[in-house]
Amino acid sequence: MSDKRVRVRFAPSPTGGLHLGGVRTALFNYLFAKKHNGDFVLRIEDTDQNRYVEGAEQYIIDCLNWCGITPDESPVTPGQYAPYRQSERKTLYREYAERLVMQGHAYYAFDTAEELDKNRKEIPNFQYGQVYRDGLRNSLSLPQHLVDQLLADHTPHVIRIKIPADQTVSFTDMIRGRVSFETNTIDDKVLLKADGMPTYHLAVVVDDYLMKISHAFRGEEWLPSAPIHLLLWDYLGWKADMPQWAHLPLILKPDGHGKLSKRDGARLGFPVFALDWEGTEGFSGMGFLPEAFVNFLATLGWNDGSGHEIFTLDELVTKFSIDRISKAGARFDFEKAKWFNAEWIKKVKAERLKVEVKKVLTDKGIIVEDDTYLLTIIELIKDRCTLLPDFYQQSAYFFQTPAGYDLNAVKPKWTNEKTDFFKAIIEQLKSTEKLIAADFEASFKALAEEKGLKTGDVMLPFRIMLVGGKFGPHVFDIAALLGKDETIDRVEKALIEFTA
RNA sequence: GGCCCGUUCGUCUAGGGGUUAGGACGUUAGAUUUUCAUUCUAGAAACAGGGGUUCGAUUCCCCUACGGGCUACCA
Repeated sequence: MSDKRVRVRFAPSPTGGLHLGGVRTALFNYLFAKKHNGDFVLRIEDTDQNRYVEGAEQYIIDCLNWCGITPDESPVTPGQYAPYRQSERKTLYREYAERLVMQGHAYYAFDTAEELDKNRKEIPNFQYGQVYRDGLRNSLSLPQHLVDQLLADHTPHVIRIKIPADQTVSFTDMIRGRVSFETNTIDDKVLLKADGMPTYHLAVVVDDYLMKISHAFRGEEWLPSAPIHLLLWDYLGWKADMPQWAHLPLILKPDGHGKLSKRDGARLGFPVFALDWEGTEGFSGMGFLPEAFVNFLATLGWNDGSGHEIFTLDELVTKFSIDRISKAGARFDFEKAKWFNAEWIKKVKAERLKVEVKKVLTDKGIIVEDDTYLLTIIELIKDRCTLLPDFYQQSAYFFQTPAGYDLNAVKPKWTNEKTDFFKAIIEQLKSTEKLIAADFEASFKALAEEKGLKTGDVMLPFRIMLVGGKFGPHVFDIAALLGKDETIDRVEKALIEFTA
């Protein structure tokens, strides 16, 4: 590793929602940059106008912000290497492509899409490369005057790289070690499209150079095109400045085979996007904490070797290291993702959860007026919540009387003695000034004994009176929080139902 | 088909020439909780196969198998 400043980029194309794999690539970029006091750049690779999706760029930025991995430089917060959208850099790529043509490393090609399709169909293993290029319509095969004429007539054309024969291109990947390719198996990829836009291959090299990128992280699907990029770095004369490459293992589908795709979420019933995207619920919408989401993503293909799995973003930054990234693809496991969220809900303070929980309750029509009351409730129930919406189910009864009662759990075993007991409880409560959990528990038990009832026989009914079902924290804590009047009220109401 | 990458419990992974192959999720059983969850304890569960190298290979090398990726004027 040289001593030049660490600069990394996350370079997504705005073609839709940002899925797990993309966010993880961004995260690893961020972690590496921050660990080495470097810069994290967001560059939008919108060179394909056909696939451009309105709003996708803003969505990507929102996702990164939600995750807490905000770029230092981006289209909306440009640094000195602006612009950060490749579409806005369009004019600059042509110059480099022409330069390659002049040097004999690239050439003009006039073949139409139809002609190429025909070849691909008729010739087995057809490649636009050294074997066939002489028989096709390009500046290598056509006489110079004809090429000049075609160019002068503005005949649609592309610029292709001229892959050399009989060479071995190899490099050292930070994750995979030495990787080699034979140039004879590589085809002459298009560098500049007929519309003047560069393809990924040209744009990524030019921009990484111009933006002084020192380390390039990208998914493993890019490995096969790495030799093209290596050749380009060389031909453009920038070899000494080439970033170090790191091809990240892919995130695979939880079932079956293949890499995780955007459609898998809908099919398998779990989110693949960080934030909601066009009606598809994301991790955020499903009730994940960004801390948990990021933590989970970090462990998909990386671990710190200690056996610990719960890390804050800052901890990830200090612990991150490329040599602990695994080579094999990681299957996405939604159960594990949920476990991370549950751990994070337990770990953070109630205060941290306040805004999110309030929103969950508000969405369900519960207006929270007293923040202190809410905080106490959150503290009391957070250990039993996995996703944010669980807070509704676990706390609704604190704000409204139970919508219904689990009558099956009480009615079959109901007796007149129990009715008497609860009537006595009401009276006892009425005569106390304030409901204190410990005091009330003691007197509740004493009264049960006095009436010849087993505490257990009245505890469950009491819980169901207050909560509606067999769940929730210590019942006397609930009563104390509800307060004397509300408790009395609920017991009275429930009694009617239980004895009906 | 061609090229490239990969392969330790169901899943994420640790380990690495001699280990009872460790942890986590999930799962099973039990304890605690007079509810549920949490928590705790215990259990089942893996080195793809074949050749080398070696005193010894899960670990190093080769082959095979399997998995994955790429093979567009998409990224």
